[in-house]
Amino acid sequence: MAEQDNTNTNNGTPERTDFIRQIVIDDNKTGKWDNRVHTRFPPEPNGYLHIGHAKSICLNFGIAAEFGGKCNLRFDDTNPSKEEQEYVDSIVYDVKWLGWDWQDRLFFASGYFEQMYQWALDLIRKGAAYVCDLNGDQVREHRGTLTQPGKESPYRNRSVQENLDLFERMRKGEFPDGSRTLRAKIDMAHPNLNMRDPIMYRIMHTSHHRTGDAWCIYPTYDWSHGLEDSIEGITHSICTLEFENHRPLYDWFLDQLGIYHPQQIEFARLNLTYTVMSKRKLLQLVKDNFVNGWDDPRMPTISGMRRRGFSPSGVRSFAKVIGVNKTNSTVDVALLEHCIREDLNKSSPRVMAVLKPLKVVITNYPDDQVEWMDAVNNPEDPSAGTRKVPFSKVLYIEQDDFMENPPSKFFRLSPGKEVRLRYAYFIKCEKAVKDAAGNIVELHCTYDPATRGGDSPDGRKVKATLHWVADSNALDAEIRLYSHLFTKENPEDTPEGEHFTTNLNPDSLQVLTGCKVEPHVKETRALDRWQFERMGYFCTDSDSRNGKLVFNRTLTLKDTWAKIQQKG
RNA sequence: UGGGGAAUGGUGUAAUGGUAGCACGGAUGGCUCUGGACCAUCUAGUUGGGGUUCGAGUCCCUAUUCCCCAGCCA
Repeated sequence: MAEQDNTNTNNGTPERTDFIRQIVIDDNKTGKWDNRVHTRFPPEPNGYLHIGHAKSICLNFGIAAEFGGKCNLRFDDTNPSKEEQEYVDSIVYDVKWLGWDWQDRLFFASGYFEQMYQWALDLIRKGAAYVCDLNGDQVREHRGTLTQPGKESPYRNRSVQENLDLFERMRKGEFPDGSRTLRAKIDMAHPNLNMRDPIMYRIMHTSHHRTGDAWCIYPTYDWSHGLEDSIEGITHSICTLEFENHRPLYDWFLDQLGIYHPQQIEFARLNLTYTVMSKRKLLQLVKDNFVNGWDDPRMPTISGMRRRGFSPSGVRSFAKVIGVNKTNSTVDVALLEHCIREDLNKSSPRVMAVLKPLKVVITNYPDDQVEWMDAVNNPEDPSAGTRKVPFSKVLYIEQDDFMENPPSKFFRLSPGKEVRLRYAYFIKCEKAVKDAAGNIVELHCTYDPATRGGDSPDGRKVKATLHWVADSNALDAEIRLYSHLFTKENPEDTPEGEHFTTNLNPDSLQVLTGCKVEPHVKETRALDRWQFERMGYFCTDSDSRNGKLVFNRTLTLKDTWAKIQQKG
């Protein structure tokens, strides 16, 4: 794996106990599972993983790690019409990137199709399942409503022999799609609609990304999921809240079969402010080109966060801090950003880059001289060492770091004022040079040679320290600035009849060109993470080429000055 | 109006009948060669109404609000 920081230290005892970990602790106390703890993460390969999946992944793999158990990666690939190998590959990559290891336990529901078929035969022989000739519309009509019981299918009481024969012929491919199903015989008047003779198999003459054309009947989620868990010896089958209504069915199938019976436990899925989380909506953002693919750095997908520059350990720390419960909630994206900043602050090498350059000429500095100044790579981590940064007569500072007529709280450069250039010299602004239109195009400054390295021997203080890049050896770069994809905390909050896409933030991507970066990053490769001092955390983009560097802004630093400005 | 769930500061989450705590956010101050980081202080909460108890966020009753379910999706 390319990531060096993807090992997690999530083993030993749990640091916090949510209600699920409490169940595991209690089970270990009573010996319910012979002190085994075995979970699984069971994605359907029909889309890319997102931050909500990361919560589930960290929960399942985290619990296994903390309790000395195991966690399987299992693809729930029971519907070939929606699933693709591309998604399988991306999911495998993403879970690994997050830092988790399933060892040799990579499984596919499709690997169990024959066993599931045999168990279906068992239920038919017991008189607990039957082949139904109703079509989709008819099944719906027979199901009844929330308040009214359903009607029994006219095919409900076929003989075992006839059912066996018909089911075998379903498998052989004698019937067209949708013409017949295998159904569990439970109770058409059950108050839980899931128990009204649910479908176990449907006919689909569709190639499967793993089993090809071996099957033309495919098991439904309700029928297959508990079987998959049972086969793998799962102890705690953790899923999201919407499956709570399905638990009676999960239990019913396993009880009817009399096989090993894991415990299903449901928790609330993650919602985040300023983004959407449903696979359907994310797919639409991609398909309708509102973003540039699944890994667009504005997407809440794991691949998007990776490209944006989020670290696996930062995402894991977020998963830990949000906790787990059964309450529907929406986490403030600021909490995610906090976790990422906290992690990046410790790990990111610092470097200087000027996003919006303003040319500065140091009038009293020798014309062709270049000095290499010592700079600290990471003040949070002495082992990161130091580097040399070139200083020359012509250099660049941030346009925002100069004001001709500054307000009192502006500490940076203005005419007649003195500031420090980080790791270099104190400079004083003598003159702002303007073009015909009155725009400031360059600054003439003088430096104090006695302040070399950044300190004044006479004890003179300066209010601000600016980052800068010398014209000599400077690298040109494109820098992409990102902000929230939506303008509203809740993108679903739309006027009557309008779509969530009307809340898309038109300024979520801003591309800057002609940015200047110090030569230290010349050899940078995609996914390298940096802190550009005073500007934020950045990540080298995969579009980056030698000679044409591209960086994504992961997050800004906390910006006190911006707050002061906002207050007016 | 059937069934299944859930309600603790602005947000997320603890407290397992015994001082309502932590984190984010916000505010204020300190420090600083990043207006970063760090440190300190402050801010603000048990959905409503009854009841049991020496004592209730927790137990009981009741009301209210929100979420999920009528795919041959998962």
